[in-house]
Amino acid sequence: MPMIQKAIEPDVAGESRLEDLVGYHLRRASVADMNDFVRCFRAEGLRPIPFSVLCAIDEQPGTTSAEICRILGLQRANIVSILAEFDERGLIERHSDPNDQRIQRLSLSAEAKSLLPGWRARVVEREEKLFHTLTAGERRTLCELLARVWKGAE
Amino acid sequence: MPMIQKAIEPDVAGESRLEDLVGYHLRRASVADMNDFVRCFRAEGLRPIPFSVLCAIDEQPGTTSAEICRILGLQRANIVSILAEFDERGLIERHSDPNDQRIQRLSLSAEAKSLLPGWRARVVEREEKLFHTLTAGERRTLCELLARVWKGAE
DNA sequence: TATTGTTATACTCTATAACTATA
DNA sequence: TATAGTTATAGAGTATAACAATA
Repeated sequence: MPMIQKAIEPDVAGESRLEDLVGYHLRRASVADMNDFVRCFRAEGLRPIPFSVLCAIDEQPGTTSAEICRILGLQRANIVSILAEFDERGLIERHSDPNDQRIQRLSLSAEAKSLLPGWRARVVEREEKLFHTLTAGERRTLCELLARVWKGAE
Repeated sequence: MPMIQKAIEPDVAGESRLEDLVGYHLRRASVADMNDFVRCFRAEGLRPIPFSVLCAIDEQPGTTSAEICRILGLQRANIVSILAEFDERGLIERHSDPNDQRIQRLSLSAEAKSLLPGWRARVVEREEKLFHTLTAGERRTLCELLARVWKGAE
């Protein structure tokens, strides 16, 4: 009985190429996205992480800094300067909570409320350009797979 | 003729949530992967980017620093300290090219050649754990979509 | 002129430890 | 004890500009 040999050996033991590692492609795609974001919002001085903080405050008005950190996966220490800058620029308001003197309730200022929808629309438009090699369905698939990755890693 | 109303309005104009942005999930997943890598290889002092440099040298023996930067999407300036550290640790060798005095041909040392397969296997094993919420097919799909994203963004 | 390797520099993101004030 | 906001600090990754040597 003759041995049947596989025509193609896609992954020899101990021979994984960089191209086969998910982490490699994650980094490349994430860097591409970050750079694109910065390029697009250079004039506004808006960066990816601060933008996500702004969105989180908008989506959870009256939330706290610690809660946003839990939602976005940031360290409490690292959101301080972001919020301080937004405060200086008049984009957020902080109100102390009468029932708990430790916390500050965060909300967008009127100016931020008027600016954010336009910024969001530009972010969506930007993503459509950056991900032009993917169909709308593939973009949703990508989102869903990525979400399962990081939510499963928490 | 009565108006037919949609039961669900998934994305009102100007109302994109953070959860719908690909970039957000890209960052979360990439950070999760990077942190996991660091945790896994803390003892070896091996970080994700240097690891990818090591792999690139292994996969393209005799290549140059500039060429690796083009392959991995790094700045020429940022690979200098990585190669210097590998040199100090005896993991790479640099040979000047007789035909072009500007360039250095890079290759792995014997020690690196003996260590790398084990490291690679652990990286693969690590990814299998990190991406346990994804089937093997979904992991391949993810890789393929991510590759199209960053290759289309260059 | 263009490329290689390099130095210098700066910025963003992330992580950890520790403090204070409140609960 | 535990939590919220904060300060200080460090490290990794990335980006830009410029230089000398070589092509």
